[in-house]
Amino acid sequence: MIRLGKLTDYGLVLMTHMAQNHDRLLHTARDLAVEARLPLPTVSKLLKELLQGGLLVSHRGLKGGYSLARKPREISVAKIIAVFEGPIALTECSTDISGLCDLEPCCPIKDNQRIISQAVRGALEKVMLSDLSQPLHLTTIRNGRGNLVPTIGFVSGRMQ
Amino acid sequence: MIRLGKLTDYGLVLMTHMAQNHDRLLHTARDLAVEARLPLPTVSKLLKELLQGGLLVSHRGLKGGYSLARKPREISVAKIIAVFEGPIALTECSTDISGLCDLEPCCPIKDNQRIISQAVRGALEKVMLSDLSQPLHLTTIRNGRGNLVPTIGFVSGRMQ
DNA sequence: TCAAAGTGTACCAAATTAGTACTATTTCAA
DNA sequence: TTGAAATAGTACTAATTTGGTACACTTTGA
Repeated sequence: MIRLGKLTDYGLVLMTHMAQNHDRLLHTARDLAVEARLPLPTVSKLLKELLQGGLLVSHRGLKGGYSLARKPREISVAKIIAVFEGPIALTECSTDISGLCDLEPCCPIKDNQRIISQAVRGALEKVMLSDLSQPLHLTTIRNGRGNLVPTIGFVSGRMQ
Repeated sequence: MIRLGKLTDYGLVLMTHMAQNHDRLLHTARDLAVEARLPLPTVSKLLKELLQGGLLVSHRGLKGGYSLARKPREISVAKIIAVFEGPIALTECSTDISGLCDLEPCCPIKDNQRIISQAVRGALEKVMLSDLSQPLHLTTIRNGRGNLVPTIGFVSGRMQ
């Protein structure tokens, strides 16, 4: 399994929840913790990171809380994941930071690792928060206009 | 960073190396260790797993060794990764094994997690070992016929 | 029959991650 | 003006996962 941290998953849950209830102006950490059935300290920590990542805006003090910085359809899953996991790449080789891999000077597949990572990144940048917030019980693919369309059965390997 | 284990990365290196030299009939663990600059016990372990995954065939005894079970263009990166990481999914929720997540009974985004994982899986199934074995120094995208074509500059988010 | 190769199991150490506790700061409203 | 409710920041601990190694066994060809 390509690993996504538990916390990242929780983050997606929180963001989805806020997108589903974005009529509510502010969400407190306490409310979100209850609604998402997660421990408050954890939720608090997650919201903080999402704030620092620019995906949320906060209002401090009494009657404070968090809200989405942009519309759900303008926030990609890739962005949310990047907040918790850093730039999307499958190995250190594929980031722009060098010197992390012993094999680097003569690594035979460095350039190709970038291609792989780019493929994954591209896929995740196409799925928006708005796609997650309206539960789809059918498999979906994205059509030529960039919209998700429900599909019966199994989605093919090729996304277009 | 979406995490791919070091061992998986090494596995990709080994497979790539074998693809690049598939004129040689057999590769011993010892030779591969030297050529890939990795410790022998590790290489041994990796080859064993690739064998069990059906990606290699082995010949035991003196003059033994490993070779690719199929042609490089018939082995996807997704398959190689799956050997080491299990079925490609970003969270446990997106696999077919249930009961792994506390939120499961009422998880608000379970179905959508599957969509995300499917997008990633689709992207990785499109990159074949043969694409990795011929070093490409330009960014590439896959064209309508399913071949990788070199591209100057940055590949767009959309792969087709 | 011996040496060189793969096969299988088990284990340890290191790194990462998840989770919690505690304190400081901000803001509204009584 | 003061207290309560909320966010913001830091630091620590425990648990899990991962990487790596060791060792005994099996197979096979010269």
